[in-house]
Amino acid sequence: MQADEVTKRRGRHKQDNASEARTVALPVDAHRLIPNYRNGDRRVEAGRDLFSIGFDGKAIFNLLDGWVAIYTLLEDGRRQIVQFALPGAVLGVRSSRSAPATVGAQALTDVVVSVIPTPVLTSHSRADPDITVRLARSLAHDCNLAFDHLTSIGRRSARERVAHLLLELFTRYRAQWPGHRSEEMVLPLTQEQIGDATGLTFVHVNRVLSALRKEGIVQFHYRRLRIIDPDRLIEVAGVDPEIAMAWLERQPWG
Amino acid sequence: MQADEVTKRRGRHKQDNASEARTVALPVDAHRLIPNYRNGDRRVEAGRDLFSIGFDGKAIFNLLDGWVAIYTLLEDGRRQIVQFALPGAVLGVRSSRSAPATVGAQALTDVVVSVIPTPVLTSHSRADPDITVRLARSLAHDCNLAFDHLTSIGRRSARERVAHLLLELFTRYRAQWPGHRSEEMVLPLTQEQIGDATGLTFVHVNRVLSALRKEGIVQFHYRRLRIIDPDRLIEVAGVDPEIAMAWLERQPWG
DNA sequence: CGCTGAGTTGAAACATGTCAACCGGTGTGG
DNA sequence: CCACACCGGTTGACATGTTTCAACTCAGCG
Repeated sequence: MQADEVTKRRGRHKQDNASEARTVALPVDAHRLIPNYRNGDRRVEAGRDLFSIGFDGKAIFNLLDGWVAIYTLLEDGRRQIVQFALPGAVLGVRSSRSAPATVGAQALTDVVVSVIPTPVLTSHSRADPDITVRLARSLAHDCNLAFDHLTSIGRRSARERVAHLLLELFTRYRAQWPGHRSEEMVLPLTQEQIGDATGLTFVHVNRVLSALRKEGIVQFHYRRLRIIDPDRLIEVAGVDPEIAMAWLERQPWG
Repeated sequence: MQADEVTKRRGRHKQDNASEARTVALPVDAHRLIPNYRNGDRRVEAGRDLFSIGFDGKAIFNLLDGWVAIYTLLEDGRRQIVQFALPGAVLGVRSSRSAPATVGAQALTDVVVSVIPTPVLTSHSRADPDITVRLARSLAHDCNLAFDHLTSIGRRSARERVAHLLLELFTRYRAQWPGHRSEEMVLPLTQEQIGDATGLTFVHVNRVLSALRKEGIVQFHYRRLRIIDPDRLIEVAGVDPEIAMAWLERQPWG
């Protein structure tokens, strides 16, 4: 099984750096919010935070390569992943200049990010108003994704939730790397992170995944996701097949 | 008590039109995204949709007065309220021009809304780039609210969830109508709608509310919410008291 | 005057969480 | 080079929170 190959090659329990994925990715520049601004480019290694809860620096983050999880924490340590960001996403936008971030952003793979100080953003948008429009579009997209997740967590069963999440991540991945037409991908998540995103415990996520595997719908082992039966996955996820198809067309915003 | 007056006057189980709230509201113009554009002003009566799922008209909606619920539906009728919008909110913004709305917007009270056709929006923003900035800010705010709800639904118990929702709505209400310094307000929701927002059944919402009432924390009866013990509510909601205070300072964005 | 919509309550069913033991692989320190 | 700890995953038995189903209240309305 290929999962084990990968595992052996680069260490099963170290964070993958997803260089494999990167080789087929669109060039980093394609995802820039501000076309020629490269001064803020920064590399963040897997597992580190791009920014943490409470961050109040005057900058936003434009993800150029890699996967990032946006999360919140409760005092007692409960954690919720509210969004998975892909290249092109704009992170750390706060609604008021002064308010500190209520979410953190953790790199799931090694990541390339453009850090854009607020003054740079405002000066560039004066010259190119399209920047703000793109920013708004990206925010609208994030909102819609968040609304999707809300319905999922609020109204779907555990089984539906994880099916829905896998389907979403798979289609977003495909939209990003259109070359990849196979039903297999590197999904740099642990079962615990899937639980944090779906509002479940990792134990229960495990049971659901085992069931889906036994039923021949999907396999997910050690960061490798394989869609065996896309139609049944769509059905279990409870998505209108037409909408599921539309997902494959979506703009690669975040 | 005013609730009963209102109740008697206009029928207890008919949708309130919240004219009472409106009398102390800031003038409608204060909430306009485009300062002097009044052509799109429209009135929508309680219970009707401003727009429904699948709406693909080329316009966005700027809520000027009243309460609106943004919701999604699953095929089998399960419903999730993903957001409550207050005056100032900008609704129906889609990330791609062509994509139909995946959410609907239902008026919870009689509502005044400015319908802004996309061409109007774009032409005005060319003249006044601030419009797009305000739009982006509003979207960022909606995102943050959605993230809050996500953590609530994903990681909190039923009790915490409804406490959190009541607290949120109360603080947002206060931010809107700063005159109202009492711990009482008209909250134009049924227990079923609270359930749809928190991912619970109305039966369970009822039990939770009864418990909170018996413990002398809040009362919620027939659209009148009364915070008896704010501190314990904050505690039950599991919000950092400092953050709860900060909420009272927040911009009145939606 | 019966109907409807919102709310209330109880008993039983069920989905998910909790706790605990265990596996296999990897990296680390002796 | 081995022993060990650690991390992610797997499984079972049991506990519990929430849902489901059902019956019943109350007020207003046609």
